[in-house]
Amino acid sequence: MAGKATDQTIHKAAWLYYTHGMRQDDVAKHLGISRASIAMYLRKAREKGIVTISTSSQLFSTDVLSRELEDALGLDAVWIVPEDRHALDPASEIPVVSAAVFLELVNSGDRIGVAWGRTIYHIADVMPFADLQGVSVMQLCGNLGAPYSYRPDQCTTEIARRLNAEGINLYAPLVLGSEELAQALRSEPVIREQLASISSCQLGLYSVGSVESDSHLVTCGALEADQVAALGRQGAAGVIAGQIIDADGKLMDCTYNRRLISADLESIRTIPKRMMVVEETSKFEPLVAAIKGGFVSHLVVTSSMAKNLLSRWSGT
Amino acid sequence: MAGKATDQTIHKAAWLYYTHGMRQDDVAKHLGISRASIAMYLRKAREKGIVTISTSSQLFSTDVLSRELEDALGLDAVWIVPEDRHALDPASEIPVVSAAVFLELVNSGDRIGVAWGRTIYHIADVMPFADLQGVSVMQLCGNLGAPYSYRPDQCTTEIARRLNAEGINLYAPLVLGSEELAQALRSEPVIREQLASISSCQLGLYSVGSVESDSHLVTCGALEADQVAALGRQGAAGVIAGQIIDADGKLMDCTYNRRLISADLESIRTIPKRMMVVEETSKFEPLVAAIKGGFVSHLVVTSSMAKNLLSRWSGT
DNA sequence: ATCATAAGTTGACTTTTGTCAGAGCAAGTG
DNA sequence: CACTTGCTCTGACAAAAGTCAACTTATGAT
Repeated sequence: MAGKATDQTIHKAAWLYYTHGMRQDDVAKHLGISRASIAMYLRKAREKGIVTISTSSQLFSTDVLSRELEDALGLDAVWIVPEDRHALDPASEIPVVSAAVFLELVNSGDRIGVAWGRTIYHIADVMPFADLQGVSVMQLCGNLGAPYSYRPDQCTTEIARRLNAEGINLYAPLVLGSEELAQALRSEPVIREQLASISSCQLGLYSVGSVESDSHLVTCGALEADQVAALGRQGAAGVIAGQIIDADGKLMDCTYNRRLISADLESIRTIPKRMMVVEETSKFEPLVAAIKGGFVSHLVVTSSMAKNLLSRWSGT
Repeated sequence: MAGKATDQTIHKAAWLYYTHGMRQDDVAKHLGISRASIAMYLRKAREKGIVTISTSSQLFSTDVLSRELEDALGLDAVWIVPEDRHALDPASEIPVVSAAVFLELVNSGDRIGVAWGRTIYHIADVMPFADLQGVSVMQLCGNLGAPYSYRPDQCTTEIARRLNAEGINLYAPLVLGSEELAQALRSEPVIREQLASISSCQLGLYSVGSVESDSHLVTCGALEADQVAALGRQGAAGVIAGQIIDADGKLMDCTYNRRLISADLESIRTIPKRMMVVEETSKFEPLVAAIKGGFVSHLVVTSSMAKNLLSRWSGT
């Protein structure tokens, strides 16, 4: 008997094994196939999100520090990844925690906005598989060919694939040659509608970029190093969904920002759950700007970053 | 080293094992305890809902029959438990499917109303453990000492325990001796507020009772067999949260109904997700009444019941 | 202080599960 | 039609997980 393993059979195997607690052996007998096949079916079931195994991310939010940060910065929830030597490498732990937190924040039927960057890509890479009903994942900003292949559309697509959700890509470049062209493209119905629908998202996921010469904007070719430096002197503090913000989290008034196709910052602020993830300690100032700008309601950071944030806020 | 196994440690073990995919052996080394303890921690983690393993209940809703029923009866979703001889015993399968479906319908932060009955108790009994944030489970109707110990408060409490949610019990009897007393008790602030808050539930879970001499109302002592028979002659068709409804799903105008402490039927109809579970084929007419009365948006039934429903609706 | 009790821990043992190479089958291709 | 390709199936073995009885450590009562 070597018929094609129908999806139905996989479902049934998963049901008997996980929900009824049967042994693989019994499941095999029940379905009349070999146990080895059952083991394979079960792996597929996990990969397809037919069964979901999720661990509560409470572990990272029970800290006193988390509560203090929430109170001090007025955030809805904070998860802190410890950096003591007994803990795992925070560089790999931050995306894993973020993915778990993200999954807990999603409800079926939600519309989710996802931005782009190395951090987001890392998260997508470790996102558990799930079978969410009626969820759509949309791109918050235009596309950009990136050297390390962290393309905005890839982030969206990969997360959508893992969640078994609909991936909605924004088929436009992030940066255009002139303000006029950007303006024209933004008013294209397809693009306009998509950008407009961002404000109806229930959840947003993004990191914040830094305004240094090693910024993604530079390595991806969106800006030259000297341009970034100049913007920095004018008060640029961070990057949200491709857009440059100042120390107060306001959109900078500069040519570059006007050449972009990306989610309106006001729309992003409208999203009820705005989840921000920061891996690098060097992104402290950009993060402060993002928080001041109201882009953060749920935050995942390292413990050292958390301490820095707290002292900044109690200092001011 | 035999210190108390802190919750923190269990969390950490679960995190390393389930989220990071470590072996029990490695987790044991990482935490400096024996593997046997890890195995025990993991079981506790599952029981406490720190890890949640859930199987998609799609298997039971992919049927053509499900779609047909949804369309014909105007329901949001239908799950059908098959009765062929290759399948498991539907008597034990219905509660298991219902529990899985229920868990999929709950979102964190929800308020849930739960009624009472053998079916609901069976569901509570096989409900998986989960760690839902900010969920409260409340009783839809007053209490009643039941012979098989399916007490309303037990249903609520058990489901709340499994979900790690807050259980809100209604500290009042279901049936009182006189209309006046019932009236008086209903206007007590504590009771009144609780009954009022039912309309703000996002999800309700209940079965429907039959109006036969073997009805729960009789076995629990709420009514005498001849009273039930009399009500039946007057057009009683079913029981929802202790209240007797007629064939159109309207509240019967009878003394018994006025002696009750239970959720207002109008409040129940307000709940967006009204999940109805029916085990016994004999409850066909009560179910029809409940559907006509608008008490059902999500339905779990056996395939034979589904077929009966469909032919009734296409016949009318 | 001492004992009893309950809960946590451990190593050894058993059962269950993951995996792999080889075989078999179906569908698509030149 | 023969051939390739890409699956799934199987049986056997290795690895991992579950279980249990005995032991250890806290806790609380006498």
